Amino acid sequence: MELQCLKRKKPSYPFTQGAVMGSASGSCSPRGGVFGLSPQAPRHSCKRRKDKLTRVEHTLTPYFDGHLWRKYGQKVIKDAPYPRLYFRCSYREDRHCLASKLVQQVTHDDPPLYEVTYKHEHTCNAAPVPAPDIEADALPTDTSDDAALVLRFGSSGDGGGRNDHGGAAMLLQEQQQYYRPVMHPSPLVMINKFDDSNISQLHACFFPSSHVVPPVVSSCPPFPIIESSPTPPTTSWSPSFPIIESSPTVVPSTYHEGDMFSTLDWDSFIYDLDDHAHFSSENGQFPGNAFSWETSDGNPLAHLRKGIKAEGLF
DNA sequence: AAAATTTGACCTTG
DNA sequence: CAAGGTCAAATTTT
Repeated sequence: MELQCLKRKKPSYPFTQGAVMGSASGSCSPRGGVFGLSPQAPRHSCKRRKDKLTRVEHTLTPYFDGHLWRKYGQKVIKDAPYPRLYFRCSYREDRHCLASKLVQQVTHDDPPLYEVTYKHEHTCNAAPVPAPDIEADALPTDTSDDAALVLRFGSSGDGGGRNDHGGAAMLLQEQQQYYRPVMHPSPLVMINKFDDSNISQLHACFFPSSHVVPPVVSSCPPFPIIESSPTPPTTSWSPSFPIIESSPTVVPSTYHEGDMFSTLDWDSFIYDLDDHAHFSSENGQFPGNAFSWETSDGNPLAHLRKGIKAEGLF
């Protein structure tokens, strides 16, 4: 941004709570759904109370706590290496919800640790969006220019069974704004297609493995969902990359902790992305023309062919 | 066009 | 007065 507001009206204080322009739609469900990647328990959770209405957590996933937030400010804090970000509930006006939170990065680890200070409980009755149990979701009915495909290799969350198509897009949105994914093999990948003029591109978001906490039980549709999707309308995105090989392996619809990888045979699941995917990564291109995923014990998970690089998003 | 974010100004607190 | 918190116009994104 080049131009700054040089002059502004003197606001009438005390503040009139709000006038934040445009709130989230009045729809009952939080739009899309913020990904709560591990809402069960923030890693390194360390709670302390400042007062009844405040609690502090330390987490790796400060933006995905199951609620929808609207950023309203950012401030450089004296002697702090990172700015403090101010958020309030997106339903502040709609539902007079006073919940707010402060997010401040506290370490520059990889991934970094954040301190999140919550103030007030949510009174918006917006159900917290469960963990990213975005199942493989090709959004076949999405007629917008954007479409997202989430390939869900593992499972996570509370098994709420949501199938919120907005969620995938939301995820990317959140991702783009907040995440600096590290390039670890991870059981979750999201491929998003968008139109950049006439050029279609695919973006993939790779989640730090540490962000994907093996869940309890979660349901997953058989993979690949692309194949089971009804014929997409021509106006929407159909995967432009053909599945040139796909294992007919029966994939269980329910995974249990500990077996979610071993039950899948991703080695035979190959996409041909040759002419369609342009990924970039701060780490550079993956060696060779293939990108494969492995579980921590070396078993193949997924195999994406041909010059795919992971999109680190920044 | 509408929604969301950015960012300096302005306010409160100590 | 300094530091932190919030506002809201401008800007960006969808």
